[in-house]
Amino acid sequence: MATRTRRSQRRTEALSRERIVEAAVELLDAAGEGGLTFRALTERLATGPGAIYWHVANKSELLDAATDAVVAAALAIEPAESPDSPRGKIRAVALGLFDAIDEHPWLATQLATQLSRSPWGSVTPRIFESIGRQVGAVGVPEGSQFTATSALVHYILGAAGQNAANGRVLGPDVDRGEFLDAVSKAWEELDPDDYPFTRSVADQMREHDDREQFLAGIDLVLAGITALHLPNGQASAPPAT
Amino acid sequence: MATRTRRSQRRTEALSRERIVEAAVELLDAAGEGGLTFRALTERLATGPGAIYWHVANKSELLDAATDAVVAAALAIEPAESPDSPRGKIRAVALGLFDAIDEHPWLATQLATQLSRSPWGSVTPRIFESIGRQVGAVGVPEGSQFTATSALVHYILGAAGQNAANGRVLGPDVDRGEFLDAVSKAWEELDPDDYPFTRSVADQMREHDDREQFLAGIDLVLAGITALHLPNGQASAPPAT
DNA sequence: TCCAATCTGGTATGCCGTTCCAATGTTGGA
DNA sequence: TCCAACATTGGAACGGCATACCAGATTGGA
Repeated sequence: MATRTRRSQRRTEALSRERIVEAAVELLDAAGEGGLTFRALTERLATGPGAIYWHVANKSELLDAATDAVVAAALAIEPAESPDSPRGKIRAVALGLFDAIDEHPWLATQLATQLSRSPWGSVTPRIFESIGRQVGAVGVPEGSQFTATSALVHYILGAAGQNAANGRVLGPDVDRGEFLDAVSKAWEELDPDDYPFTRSVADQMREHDDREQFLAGIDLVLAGITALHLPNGQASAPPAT
Repeated sequence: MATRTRRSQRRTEALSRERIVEAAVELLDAAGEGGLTFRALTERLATGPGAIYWHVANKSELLDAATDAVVAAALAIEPAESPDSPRGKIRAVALGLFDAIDEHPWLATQLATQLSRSPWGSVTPRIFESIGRQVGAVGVPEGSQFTATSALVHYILGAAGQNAANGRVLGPDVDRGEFLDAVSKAWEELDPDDYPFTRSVADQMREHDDREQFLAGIDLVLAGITALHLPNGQASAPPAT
């Protein structure tokens, strides 16, 4: 091993910020938020902490970079059947983020804290821009665009955040059906006096589909925007799921 | 000191789960998420870690308990001018949560993680129930109640989560005006080619009011529910902010 | 009065992020 | 070709954290 060569080639491969972020994402995906430690990182990269700290200021910056990388990748994906209506594009962007959070559950918490900690960071504008452009294209007047876009972004992050971990945090081997069943049962056993509503929708919770539900929420917000911020209901009708 | 007495009176006051949770909330409020350590807790309660661990299984459970306590208190508050319309009540519940998160910024992250970690915990049903009841009262048919309520709850948590920390995480002494100004300026300096929309709403971001904006989003979702899930637009007209 | 159950708080352990630094590899000028 | 500056590495060490352990204090019941 260590066939040291003369040119710019290193023993394994040059350590770089990129490679570190990549490894960080893998660790986060594999073991959740708690899985990213400098110890694990040094082991996986076969190096020491000092080398990592040379490329990255601290753990917080590393998390930000990992978040940024994943979000950028998610927003860059072009949907297979690219929709031409602005509403369709909004749904596509939202679904992209939804899927990204579903694939990287740690994103949910990370986005929530990062959005509030530094709205000037690169993540917020990226998401905001993607949604906002289409909001403008729908025909929302300028004065309402900030409100409408904010509402959409907040809904997306709130919904995706909750749905994300549902399946994963319990362990990747838990059956989704069983999980929903358990929650539904728990809801049905609540005190009928204190929780009449929650009990009554327990079966709807059991049978709901996350993505479908998520899109239904998007359509709800879009319908609200149409109703409140467009002169009439002229925009393209909300597409059927 | 330590005038040890014979009866059931202790030196300071009996240690109890309640007192521990109370102290935890105070520490969280004072110093944020990082402020809650068992060290600080033992110091404030003038005891040792063992005593605390007798009443509380681990830090995670303590955080859950603190979250639960604050949310329960927030939902229990009756608004001064109790609204009689279901929409008004939804707005009141939402504002209650918004204010609670504003007062206890750590709630944002905590709610996000807790909601996804254990939807059967006591927090989710509590919030869900409060909103859901009013959704039913608005006239949403049963089959759509789960969807409508989910959308509202997701929006509330997403929005409150972001707005919450805006003012606090930067330090309690940062002026809100300056903060928004800084963000707005940062947005205005983005690349015009990549971020036309974000640049165009930079001034709206500068002048927006968090609460007002939050309520506008609620109205948006409510309008969407009215449009999509009520036979006609019969429900009480959305209140003017 | 005694005992078992309950409760307390000090001490000890192992992992964490982070710092420090001696040792390496790399590069450009003489 | 050599060497001095520089960039990069990774090992050892530090303080702080959540948590486990346990010896002793306190208590209510027989």
